[in-house]
Amino acid sequence: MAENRITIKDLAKRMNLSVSSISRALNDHPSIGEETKKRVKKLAEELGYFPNSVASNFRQNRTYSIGIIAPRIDVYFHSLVISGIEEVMYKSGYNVMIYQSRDSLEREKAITNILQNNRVEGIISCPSIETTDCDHFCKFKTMGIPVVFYDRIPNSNDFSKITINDYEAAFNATEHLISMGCKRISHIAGNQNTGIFSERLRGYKEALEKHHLNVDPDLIIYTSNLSYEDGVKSAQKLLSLPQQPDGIFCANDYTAISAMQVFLKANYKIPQDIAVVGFSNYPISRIIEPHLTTIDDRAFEMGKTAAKLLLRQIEEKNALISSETIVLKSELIIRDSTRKN
Amino acid sequence: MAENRITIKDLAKRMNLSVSSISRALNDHPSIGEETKKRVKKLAEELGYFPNSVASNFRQNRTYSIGIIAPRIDVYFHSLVISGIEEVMYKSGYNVMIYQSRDSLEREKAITNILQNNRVEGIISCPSIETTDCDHFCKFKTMGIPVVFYDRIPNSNDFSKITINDYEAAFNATEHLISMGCKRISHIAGNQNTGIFSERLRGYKEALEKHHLNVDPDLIIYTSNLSYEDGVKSAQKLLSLPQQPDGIFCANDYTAISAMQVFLKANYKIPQDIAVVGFSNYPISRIIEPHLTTIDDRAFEMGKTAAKLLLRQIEEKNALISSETIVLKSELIIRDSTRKN
DNA sequence: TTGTAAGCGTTATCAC
DNA sequence: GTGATAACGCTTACAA
Repeated sequence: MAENRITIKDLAKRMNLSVSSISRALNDHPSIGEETKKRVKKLAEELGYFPNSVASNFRQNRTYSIGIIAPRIDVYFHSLVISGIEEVMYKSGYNVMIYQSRDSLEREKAITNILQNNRVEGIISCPSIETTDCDHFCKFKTMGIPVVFYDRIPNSNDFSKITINDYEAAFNATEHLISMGCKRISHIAGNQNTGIFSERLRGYKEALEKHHLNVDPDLIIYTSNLSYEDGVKSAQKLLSLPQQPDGIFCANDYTAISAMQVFLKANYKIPQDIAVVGFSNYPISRIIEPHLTTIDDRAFEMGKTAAKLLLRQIEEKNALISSETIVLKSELIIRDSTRKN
Repeated sequence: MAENRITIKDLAKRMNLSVSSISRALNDHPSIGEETKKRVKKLAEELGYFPNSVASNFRQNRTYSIGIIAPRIDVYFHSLVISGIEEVMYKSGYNVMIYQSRDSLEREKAITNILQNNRVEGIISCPSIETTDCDHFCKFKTMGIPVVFYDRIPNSNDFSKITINDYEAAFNATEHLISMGCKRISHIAGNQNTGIFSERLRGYKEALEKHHLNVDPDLIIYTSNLSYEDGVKSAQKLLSLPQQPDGIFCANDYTAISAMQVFLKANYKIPQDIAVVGFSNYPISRIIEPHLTTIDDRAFEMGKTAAKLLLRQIEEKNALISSETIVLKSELIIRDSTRKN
């Protein structure tokens, strides 16, 4: 165990300088002569000195660390958001500590305590499905530690939030189906306790209303997870109706794809007999046949935006942290699953 | 800014006790009376005290943090590995700091320095595509900081590694195609500078040899990325051969899927005319039609195993760190793309 | 331009 | 059982 723990003290002794001079030399403090700086750095190099960020940060009462709490890392959407966060934080010299709540409120609470004890300077989180109030995040607010929520954002106005224009996206997607000639449009909906999914339902409904189309409750299928299997079941329900829809707007891509497959197997033509729109623009949507029309949810951008907002709030710490909401504009990506020409 | 920075000093003053007693009480040190402990904890609670892990860790010369360096987070395989690592580390009370090399050697080197300065206690990494030697990881070895590599593992014997049995998996996959009656089997290969991909090619070749089938260089298509587009191009090349293959073993799922689509469009029947095997068991493989036979690469397990190995090495720090290689057994998952009955 | 010394919050050592 | 004190490695007034 070649313990290689050279400290500035060691450098100081070797050079007959004080530790403060060494510290200043290494940090390019203006009051140190160029000559001395060079010599100090050279010796540091030779002895294999490397700074102890932990000690330095501790002294300065900083950590240059932020925490992410996501339900899971291995969901493509979250992995993209995290990637965006890492990208921005890396360039700004911050460390990113990562935690999965696995959709457990209890675990989420425990993680907030860990982050508090570890003195992270900010937090980016998509709350767990079980999270109804954000009391366990309030401590950060009162300590001046900024928190930014994304995706599943709480109702509270106390925190900053990044989201996309779910309502508008759903509205546009539904209008797109209408413009393709669809008259009986179904919606496969997500958990209505989650804001983004109720917004998508609302957008769907209001687009129908705007175009004087009947909002038929039989055509709205509620699912809990929006899993692939949920999509299969939903499509089967639609197939068993006395009159089938001629268009489906799905709250995510997985259900859209499984619905497409169910209808294809039942010898429906897509998009001629039934047009399908998904949500998220997962990679699979441009691989599956027919290619799926969907909405790009700007996940990577969301991560970058969240990170930049958080950094700004960390830097402005002396000012009172004001909560801010940023809405990213999603994009309808039209592909063969709705292209009727 | 309601600064809520209660320290054990504050508790000590309030209770007319020494800081050491407070520290001991909070840490359930045996030499403190139950009564005192209770009173200290109660006051701590009341004043909203929470421990400063940074200070505590600093004092103890520990960080309870490990670093991950992955090429990217938003590749499903890596996100699964990271998820597995987080799962194990969380349960063991370690923080996970995450970094993306984005396949840049320069960035990877910079990250190793950051991790060194931040005194992580261990590192798990999948080296960048540009990484040919691991010199920049040697400093950890000499400092007694364990490093575990996964997926793209270096040749060096100085580090611990987790991998799957790529050779065997490829061998079995190819034999599976042979057992289904395939005689002209193609391989869509990955970058041969990467060990896992050259192993997959080797497994393919040796399976053919074992069964006295000709290894036809025309049937081996080398790609750089194994991207979806690479798969399309590779399949087109195969289509243009005077004699087409009747089976393809692909080094990943994306190329397998695009190859399937190319052959389907050319009116080949899968698996009757041509059987296809992928590699990785990405979720899309059981969604795409026909469902893709593939090899599960145990990504989540790989993360958990890497984390457990790392923890063991951290805990054993006083002993000399011995490098260890763990090979996980992959699993051939047979689906309709090869099921000829 | 350089040095002295205090201190960040905690724990470990020794003493009582 | 409890207390005093030093120390972890570094930064930063303040002094010189």
